[in-house]
Amino acid sequence: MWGSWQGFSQPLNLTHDTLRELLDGGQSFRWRTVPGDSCWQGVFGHNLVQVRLEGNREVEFRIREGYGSVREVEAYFAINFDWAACQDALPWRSDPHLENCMKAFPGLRILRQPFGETLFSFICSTARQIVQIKQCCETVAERFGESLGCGTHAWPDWKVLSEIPEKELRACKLGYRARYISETATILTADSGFEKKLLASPVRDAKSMLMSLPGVGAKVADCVLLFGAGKLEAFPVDTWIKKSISRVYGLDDSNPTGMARFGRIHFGKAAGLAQQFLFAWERSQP
DNA sequence: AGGCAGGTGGCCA
DNA sequence: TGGCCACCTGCC
Repeated sequence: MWGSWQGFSQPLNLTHDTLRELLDGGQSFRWRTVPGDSCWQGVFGHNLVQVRLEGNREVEFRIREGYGSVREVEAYFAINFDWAACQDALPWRSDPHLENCMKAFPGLRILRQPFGETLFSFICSTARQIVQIKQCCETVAERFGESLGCGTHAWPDWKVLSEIPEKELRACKLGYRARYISETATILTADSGFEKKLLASPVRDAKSMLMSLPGVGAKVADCVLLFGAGKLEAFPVDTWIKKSISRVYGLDDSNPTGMARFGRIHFGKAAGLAQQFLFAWERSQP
């Protein structure tokens, strides 16, 4: 049984394009459209949630009874954060391309996803496309995660994953990433304070902590910091951002480190939000 | 039918 | 540091 549809305590007004980009644009890999219902259904933590857009463009959600809470859903959508001020602080006044991107996806924000599953999904993301990343997240959850009803499953935590033979993970379409997942699971299960320590650390230190894990390089670390740890200054440089930055700002696309430095300086403390706008625009180009 | 994909780690100059 | 290549596997 589903709870009733409701709006957020701070209304979230988005276009269909922005909502799609928010839920299915590469921040999270666990949302899908529900065939007859014209809404999105997603899983995070032990929440099973549906989201839809009303005529006035206000986002509404409902929670599967027994599987989630309003508090967690609002935390996930980062409702209690001043996104308007954050957007306004970006250098769009002096950067016409950024301004275009922001106009194309008005209201786009950064989800605040649970740390563990964010790390997991971005370790799975290397050298793959979104469809495949979604598939392996789905498969691992189906096989090892708790059932939440409607055929959905929660992400199994690191402890559960640490006990699964690498071979079985490989069978979940993980490929060579299975070893990374296995080893990371062992490390994080042994170090129960990792997440707490990371959240309390400045970005630079938090990034080093992440990069000490197998399968986590600069790009994956930045994604985890941005989408799963609330560090908005993290600036992931992937192939899309490389394209964008080299074409628009004239930087050498063979130097991702330089691009990350540029991003941090040019876009400021919410560089990660700017990144998301550029990313969304770039991907929407034919 | 094969190359390639939202990278990383390891090795070499 | 900077450049190259193997690594799995499924999709276009």
